[in-house]
Amino acid sequence: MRKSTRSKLIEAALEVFGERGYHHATIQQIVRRAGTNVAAINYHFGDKAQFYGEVVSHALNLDRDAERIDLGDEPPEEQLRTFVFWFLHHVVGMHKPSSSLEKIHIQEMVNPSPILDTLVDAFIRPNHMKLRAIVAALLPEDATEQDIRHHCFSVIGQCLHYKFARPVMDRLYADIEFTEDYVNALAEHIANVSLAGIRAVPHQRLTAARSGRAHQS
Amino acid sequence: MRKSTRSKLIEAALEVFGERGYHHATIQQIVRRAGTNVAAINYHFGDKAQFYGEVVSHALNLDRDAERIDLGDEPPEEQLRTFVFWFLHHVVGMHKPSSSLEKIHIQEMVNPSPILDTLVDAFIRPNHMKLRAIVAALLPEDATEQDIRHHCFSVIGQCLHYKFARPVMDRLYADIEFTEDYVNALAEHIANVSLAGIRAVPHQRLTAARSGRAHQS
DNA sequence: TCCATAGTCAAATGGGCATTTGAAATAGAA
DNA sequence: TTCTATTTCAAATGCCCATTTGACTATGGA
Repeated sequence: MRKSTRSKLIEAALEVFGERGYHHATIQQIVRRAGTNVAAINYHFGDKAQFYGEVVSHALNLDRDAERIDLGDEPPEEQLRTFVFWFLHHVVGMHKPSSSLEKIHIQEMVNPSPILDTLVDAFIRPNHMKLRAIVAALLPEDATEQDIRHHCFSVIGQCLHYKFARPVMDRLYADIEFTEDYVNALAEHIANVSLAGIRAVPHQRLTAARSGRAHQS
Repeated sequence: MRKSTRSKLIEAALEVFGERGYHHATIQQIVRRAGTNVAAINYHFGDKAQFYGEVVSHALNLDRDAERIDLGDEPPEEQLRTFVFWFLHHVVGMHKPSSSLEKIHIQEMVNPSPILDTLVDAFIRPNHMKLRAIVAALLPEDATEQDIRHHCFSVIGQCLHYKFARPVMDRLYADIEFTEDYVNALAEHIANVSLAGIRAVPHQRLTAARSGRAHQS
């Protein structure tokens, strides 16, 4: 059976929304790529907003069926490395199919729509919790809630930077190329920094009597 | 003397462009805030794009006159802490006046316009080079160009994450509040992680015979 | 006072876009 | 085949916005 117009639209939209974000993606672009016309959106989905909702749901289902990270029963240190490799490749990597959701994720962070709630619940929070468990296992027993969060955010922040700051990086250094090998090296670096940061926590306790540093205004 | 229409427009635009970004800011919003009407943009600046250019130039000049980080002759470790405090406060902080440029900087990273070139040259690169010098001073003599860059990006990435990921963080943890004290604690954390990462470099040398980890597709 | 220039304004113009319409094509059941 | 419900389409509609227009006002020098 031929692909239904409906699913052709969803597939085309997944790409276009991923590339341009909800606001900058036009219905024209989507239907052109799907080989149909603008009225199809209204007929099948109502309006652009509902359409976007269905596209994201579809992407989430795709993702559910697709590969998940398997952290196995390695020691937590190795698990952290695995997680960073996995996440970084999804964020800056060149997987054609599986990265559409990741692209929409990025777009939503920058320019949130009501869909972000769904996305956090179905996609971001589960991954965050996985990372959280790893970090918690690496930190001392008495680490605070905040310590755990902050180390998680340090890991994710370092990874996402290579997505968000690309335009700036390209201007700062003309010679960066995100080959497979380079992304691997980046992941290695990020994992090393993160692990070093986590291991340093007990030591910071000893020197923690640091006097509060006022922001110099 | 009364403020000229021209400068009222620029000030209003600084805020609106900072809040909404170039594309989502409308001329209506700007002229309403400035207390004039749409034709003023054409009269004084030509069109929206040129107007935006002038607004950014103006912000850059403001910044040039304003406070600069003074890193003094502290040891590089302290300089890094100072830099992180300064940068993080500018990015997530609540300075009313000085953060407009920072906001535009963020907007441009996410949605680059031709102005980004100017912004990189006049604002981003100088700050990046300052950080780079600090990082280079902390790393071993024989650190590679890539090592230096990556550690810089780790620092900046961790800071910017608290800007970019705010919508997601608020959904993951309802109780985060970016008070002055909390931002200070964050800066402390980021500086600690970054320093630990940098100090770990010589040690990584010894264990560097790590077999390349293939990305599990 | 008169004139010229600079500056301001409300309203018109026009392009891009989402959405709607109503007619045409298609498919499925009788 | 014929009738009906579903799906597709080209064209129209209407909104939002940047940009332009042409008239009006203020200023400052003769």
